[in-house]
Amino acid sequence: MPELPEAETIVRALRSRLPGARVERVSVRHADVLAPDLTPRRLASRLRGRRIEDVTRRGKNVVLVFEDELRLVINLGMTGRVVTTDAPRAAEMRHVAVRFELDDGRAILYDDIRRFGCLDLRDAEGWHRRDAELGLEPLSDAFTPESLWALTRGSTTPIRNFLLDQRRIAGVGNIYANEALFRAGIRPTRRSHRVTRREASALRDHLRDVLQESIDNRGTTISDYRDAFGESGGFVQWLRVYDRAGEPCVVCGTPIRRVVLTNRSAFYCPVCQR
DNA sequence: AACGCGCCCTGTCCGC
DNA sequence: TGCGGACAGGGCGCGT
Repeated sequence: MPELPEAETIVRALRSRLPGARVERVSVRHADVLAPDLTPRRLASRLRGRRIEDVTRRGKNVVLVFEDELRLVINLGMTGRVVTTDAPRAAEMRHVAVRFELDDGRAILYDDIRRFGCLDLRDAEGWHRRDAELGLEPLSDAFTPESLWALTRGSTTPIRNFLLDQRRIAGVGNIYANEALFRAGIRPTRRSHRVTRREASALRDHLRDVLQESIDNRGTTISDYRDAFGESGGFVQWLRVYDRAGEPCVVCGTPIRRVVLTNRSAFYCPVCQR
């Protein structure tokens, strides 16, 4: 569920409220959200007494940076939420998997209805390895028209699938992949290496635009996404194709189509996207 | 070895 | 009203 804009919205709120606080106690209610080699006991013992220094994002991951370069890396999966208990909406979290009690009386809740999310603990070296597995940050200077063109040329998979691969570009999920392809006039089923240089350049620009616009609207809530205050995002009203099968294209009026690519829906206008 | 598929899990919605 | 099936912002491990 949460893609880059949703993770970024959460990170911005946490960054202004968490640094300086210390973890006093960790309680794990659903151990299946922990990384395979991470036990509840080890998570608790390594975080107990540690101070939060910063909160950052990499791709769709929310990263709590502790003293001594220790990082709690949170992948939200489809329904993961990170909410602090001082938010009025915190009481609505009914699927809390992990609770981090802080020394200031607050707690951080990791809530996850479907429990597809994953919490991992990484030291400096372990984080370096994880970071290297992830692709370009689409909002960074390194994500240039040339860099996207170079990547698309080397792949035969449909461009929608290409955009979802976190090893190439980190942070794009199904909503923003479909929205950016609509804006760029490229059909989701097009093989990546058939995307022209000019189209790759437009796709790069539109991807950055749609991600930034969504961040400005605090992300997209279809049903489950909530920010760090437990509030919904406001970008859903600006979606042009995602989840709009049968509705008229905002440009030409043709009904939007839905197709399934590797078990996931893709949405497009058959006239505007070639 | 890049790519597609099935699966993890809970909740909601739709047709019968 | 109940029941079964399809579907949902993701990602891993497996086969080919």
